[in-house]
Amino acid sequence: MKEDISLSVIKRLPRYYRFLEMLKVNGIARISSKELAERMGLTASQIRHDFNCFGGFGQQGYGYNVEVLYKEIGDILGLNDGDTMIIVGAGNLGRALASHDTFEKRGFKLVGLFDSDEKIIGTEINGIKVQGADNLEKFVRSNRVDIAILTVPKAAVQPTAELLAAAGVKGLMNFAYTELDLPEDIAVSNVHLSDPLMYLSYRIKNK
Amino acid sequence: MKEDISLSVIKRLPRYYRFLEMLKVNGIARISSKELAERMGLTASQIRHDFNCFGGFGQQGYGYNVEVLYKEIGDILGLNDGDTMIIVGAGNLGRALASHDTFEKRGFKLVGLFDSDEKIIGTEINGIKVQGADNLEKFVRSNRVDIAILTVPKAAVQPTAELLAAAGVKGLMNFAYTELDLPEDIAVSNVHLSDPLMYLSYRIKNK
DNA sequence: TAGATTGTTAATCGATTAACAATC
DNA sequence: TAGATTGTTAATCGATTAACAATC
Repeated sequence: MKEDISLSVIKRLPRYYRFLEMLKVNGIARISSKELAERMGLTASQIRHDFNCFGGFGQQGYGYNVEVLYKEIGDILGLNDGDTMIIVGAGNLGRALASHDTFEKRGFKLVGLFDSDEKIIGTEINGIKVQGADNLEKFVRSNRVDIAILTVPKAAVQPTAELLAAAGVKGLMNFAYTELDLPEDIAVSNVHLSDPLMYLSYRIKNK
Repeated sequence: MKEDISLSVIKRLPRYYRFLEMLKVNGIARISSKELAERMGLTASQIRHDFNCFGGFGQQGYGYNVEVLYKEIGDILGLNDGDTMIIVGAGNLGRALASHDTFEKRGFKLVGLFDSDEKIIGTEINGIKVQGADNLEKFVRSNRVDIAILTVPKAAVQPTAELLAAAGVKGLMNFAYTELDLPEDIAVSNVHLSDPLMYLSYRIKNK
């Protein structure tokens, strides 16, 4: 595998993965870069270029085997590593995400739910009991949690993130409208749900 | 305003907007491109370049007035147009989004909630009653709904989107793992919640 | 073998950065 | 006026696309 895969390529991988899954479900065994390009609205050239960042998965004159390619991209993304995940903040959004079954389908295993509200602690969502925030650090350490989804109030985000980072979490998915300041070996994805809405607003105004 | 603002520039606008809001809240009245760049992790050059796509909001020797710039970017994004919004699909995620108060803060007014489940219809979330899916088309037409958030099951997405488009909705925020095929004057934002998780997984694997 | 389609290099295009004159 | 910082053009960098030889 080449060093220094560009961010643009990496960001396209999940979308490739979804399309290949769809093809697989529809029983399509092989596909050429040309046809995949048409379906995805990309160029065949870009697709071949992208895949070749990770090595040649295709075969001249034939195209790509859907099953193989799907598996390969999953491996590249690390979806077969059995990453464990917790959700910190069991409010409306946290609870909705806990019931979101796509995460598990993609190989992320939800192992814990945390909140600091006494009324929520002890309730069960999707078979998992909500624990108090005071258990958080110990739980993360002893269970070697890989990823934490942060759905806590804005003010709690930075301290919670620091605690999680110190306890050994490797990646954070942050839903609050703050950008985190953390050691750079912690991977962070900020999900700002208003952003796509603002983008729509712009498009509506300027069409 | 220039024609053809590039997508890269537009996609940065919501983030500028959030940072300016933060500065405003913190009582900062003016800022130079240099300082904003440091805070945001961009280059000063890019910031000035971006803002100048829409006209000069700054003043030589002084910088940018935070309040003015904030207002301007809000206007560019169309956040002051009073866009109305409905949520179609009042499951876990739909209900969580209905209670998400940032949307309203950004100028999006939630006016309706819809579902097809008899058990959910009639319940109230955030002061809004869930209506049956059979009211959807009529409601959209008579209330001139601008934006619809789609949190319906995968199989229902495409037909629902078509119905909404025909009824005059201008923008769709789609949370299902399908990409929509619609007339191109309808703006669409696909929100794939697993994508940031897959990205984290990649980063964790390849750090 | 002939046809198809990849892998890969080179050409193009667009986005970011640097530089500096304009000007507050 | 002097200093600071924008607005804007030109230079650079990176990403996408085109082209074609390699090969299944």
